Amino acid sequence: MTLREVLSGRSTEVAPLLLGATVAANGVSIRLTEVEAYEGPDDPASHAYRGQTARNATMFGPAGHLYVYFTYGMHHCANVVCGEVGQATAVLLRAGEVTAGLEVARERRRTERDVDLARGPARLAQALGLTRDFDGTDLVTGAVRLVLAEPPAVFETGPRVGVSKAAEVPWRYWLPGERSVSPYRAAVVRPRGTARRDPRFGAPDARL
DNA sequence: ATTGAGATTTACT
DNA sequence: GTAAATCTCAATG
Repeated sequence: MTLREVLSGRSTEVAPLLLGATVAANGVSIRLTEVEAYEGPDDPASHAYRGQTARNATMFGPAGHLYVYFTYGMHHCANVVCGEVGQATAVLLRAGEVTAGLEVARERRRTERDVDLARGPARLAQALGLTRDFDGTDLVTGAVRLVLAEPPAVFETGPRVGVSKAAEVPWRYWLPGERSVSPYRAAVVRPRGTARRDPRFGAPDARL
């Protein structure tokens, strides 16, 4: 079974098969320990929920390509596109351990502990040197490669991280016992930092 | 260990 | 204007 055939399923089917697999780009290889499934227009937490835009166009394309998005004004995150054309189902690469190119990864990440090099989706993307320039990369022939491993004998699932919509579906998948698995964070109800506040008047945020 | 603010794009109301 | 598939740093328990 080829990589493309494996990836032609829905993200919820493909996600556990990516655990233990290796992504390689720009001189760094990472063994995946944690991923999340995002479905198409019916998944309210998916970028595809409100249809195709310039940003998420790759998600609507063929399986086996990389969808890289920019968010929070500073972070990149990477997904493996699955399913059929137009289905817009993809798997977010949440965390992993660096298995090659340790020196390069350390240079990009500037962190104390090696276990933090790719612990979290934006950290993983940074360790691999991924930006929007890599959006749409073919994972079979391109500058970013995906190599599958034996599917894990055991894995665990739970709610997706930072997602407030569809919080009941356990579409986060990880390898138990791996130190590189990112800590679970429930979605922030009211992100601060963008709300305009005047310190001269009363409590910072009365809506709590 | 946990909490909170800041960084500041993309997309929607 | 507000929220988001996030991370870092500083302050606090």
